[in-house]
Amino acid sequence: MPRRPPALSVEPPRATIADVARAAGVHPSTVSRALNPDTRAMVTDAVAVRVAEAAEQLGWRPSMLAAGLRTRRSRTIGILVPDLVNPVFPPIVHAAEVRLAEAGYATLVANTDNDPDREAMMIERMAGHLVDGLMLASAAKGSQAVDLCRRRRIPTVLINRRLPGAEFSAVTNDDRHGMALAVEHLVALGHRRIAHLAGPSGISTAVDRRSGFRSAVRAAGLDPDLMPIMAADAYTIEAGRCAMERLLELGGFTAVAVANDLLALGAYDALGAAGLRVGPDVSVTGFNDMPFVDRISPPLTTIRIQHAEMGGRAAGLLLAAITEPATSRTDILLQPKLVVRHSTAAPEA
Amino acid sequence: MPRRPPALSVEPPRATIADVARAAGVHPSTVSRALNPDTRAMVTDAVAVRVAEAAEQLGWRPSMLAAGLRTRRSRTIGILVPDLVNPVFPPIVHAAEVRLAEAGYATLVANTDNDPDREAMMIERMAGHLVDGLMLASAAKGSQAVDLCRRRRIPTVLINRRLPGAEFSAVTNDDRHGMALAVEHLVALGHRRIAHLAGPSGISTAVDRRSGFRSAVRAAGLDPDLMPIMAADAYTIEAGRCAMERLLELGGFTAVAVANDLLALGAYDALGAAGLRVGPDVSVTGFNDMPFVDRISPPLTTIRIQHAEMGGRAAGLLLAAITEPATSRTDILLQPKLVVRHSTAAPEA
DNA sequence: CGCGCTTCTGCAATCGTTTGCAGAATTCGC
DNA sequence: GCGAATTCTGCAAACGATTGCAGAAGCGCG
Repeated sequence: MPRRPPALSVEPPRATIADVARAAGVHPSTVSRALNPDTRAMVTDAVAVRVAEAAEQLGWRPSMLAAGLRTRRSRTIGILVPDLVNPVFPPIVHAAEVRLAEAGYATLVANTDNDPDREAMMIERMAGHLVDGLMLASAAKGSQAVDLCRRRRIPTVLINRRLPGAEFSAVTNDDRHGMALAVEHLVALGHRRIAHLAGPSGISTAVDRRSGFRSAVRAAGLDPDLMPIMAADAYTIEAGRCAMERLLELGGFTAVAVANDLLALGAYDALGAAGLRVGPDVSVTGFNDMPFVDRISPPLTTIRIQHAEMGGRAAGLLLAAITEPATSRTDILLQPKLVVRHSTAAPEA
Repeated sequence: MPRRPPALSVEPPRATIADVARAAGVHPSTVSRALNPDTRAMVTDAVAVRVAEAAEQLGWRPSMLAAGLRTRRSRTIGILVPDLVNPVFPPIVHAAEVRLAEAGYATLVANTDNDPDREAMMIERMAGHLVDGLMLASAAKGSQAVDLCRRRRIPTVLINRRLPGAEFSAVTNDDRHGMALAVEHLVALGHRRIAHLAGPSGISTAVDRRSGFRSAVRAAGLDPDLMPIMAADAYTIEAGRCAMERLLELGGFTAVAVANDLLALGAYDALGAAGLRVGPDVSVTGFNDMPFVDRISPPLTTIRIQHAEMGGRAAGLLLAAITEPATSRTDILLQPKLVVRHSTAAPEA
């Protein structure tokens, strides 16, 4: 008496390895070995093809769940981004995806919405799915993310944002240098009073760019303490607008080096609302060179970071960490470059 | 002799339900019941708290793998998008995510890169992870996606794009009507010779907008066969530029209704290269009102689709399909609206 | 005090795969 | 042609949860 009901409907329930074994007249374990490329060599060719045919015939598909349960691996990588709507991230994610796909890993991306709780929840969820590794683009001060990953022993790399004490590899942009490029550009144009619109203080890119700003100003022979600085409380257009408004109240500058393109867009808004023209009246530099900032009005002078390189290198580091868990952390610092467009100009005489 | 090595290091391996059971002095099955909200009522309160404490103490986290293996559910939803770099999708995905999160579902998004093979691979992968449902924003002619989902019996909804014969619910935009809005606007401005830059022919949005274009032209008392039409072969800036160049060779129009904002950006490029000013010389309308098109130069007149609504409603439909698999397919058609900016103007006298 | 009825809890099978071990089959050398 | 060395293949025990079933308490009531 058959255990399964006949179920010879058009859609059989779902073939298991046992079904294949029965069809091929071998033991399930043999099927497993025949179908797994790594162990394929352990079985006779004749058996292997017979099994392969049976599997094909029955439309067998491996259950990652069951396999993962046993092997504790899933050939899947999780990517956590703070905000998918921010156009900086998709290119990074995409580059990582193609690199990982080459190595046979699928990627799952999750949005943390800049919310540490959601981030923790997502990490747990990813861990529950037994991801083989995690790429965190969402690192921020006060997040327990890296701690969770460490405790769960999930190979992890940080992208774009660093985290002070973390023992994980990171591939980031040279933010201090990038900001120096912006400042040097503005100084070369003749600006002497330059404001800085900084990012939220818990995020490494924000603090690095801020400190880079001060160093660069000093290097240019100017006094950083004379430069107005205002921090936005998120990397959003809205936050940029607010911060810029407060900066305008302070006054005393002819240019503003902004920590991020999204913030720069907000700055555009605030400047426009104050009746100032970006470029002629006050110069603005952004940071990231995210998609579309070359087409906005006026086109944004900004610091281009190597999005694709960042995603790709991070993927490589992660793959290395997975296959060779003992390797010590390695950091990669990518060099940005200045892209001059029309949001910057010489100050009025 | 203990089966597990002492491993009283700082990081115990990972508590299982059996460990919790031992600590609480009950049977594993009791732990399972106590910890699962649905079955929590089956055990005494005293036991439940004891178990909960033990679990907390040991840092127990459920293994979705193991649970899923048994229950065939994962409380996870997969979202497939054709191209994350296209800014239309992130807002839709985001809206879906919040709705699903409310219902206790986590989301995993995957990029198909407009590649049917990658799409199929991702669906298999998601199925392997036992996603409870799938949202497909990547539907295109010739894709086996829906067929796969049907065969695997995965509850599925289509977002943004329809698929002719599919038996799945879909929430889409009223593309024909949207295009009519654009045409009516151009006609009202005085245009009589209007070109259409269409999208790739395998995608429902492209064919609906194209047929909507012809209907609207006819409704305006003009002859659709006199209007130049050119299809791009992908929804990208580059494809838009190419198609626009070919349209310019044809000539004979004062305005062009473009099927998608990304294509419209390409059209901007081609027009600019030809020495024509968008707006004064030739009017351009886009479609989608994706982020940032309000800030480009000139700001794009376009058709706004309800991104958030779309993601949210699709999520709702999917949840319904999951809890009530028998419900028949229901389609939701969202109404777009015209947003007039500066890329359209009256034709020169 | 005993019986029947509830309410809890434990038992054991199950989900679909992988893998160490051992036995069977084959090959090879002499 | 026989024993040893080498392949293959089968067995069964995991992996970590869930759940139908049945036995054990706990309870009320006559």
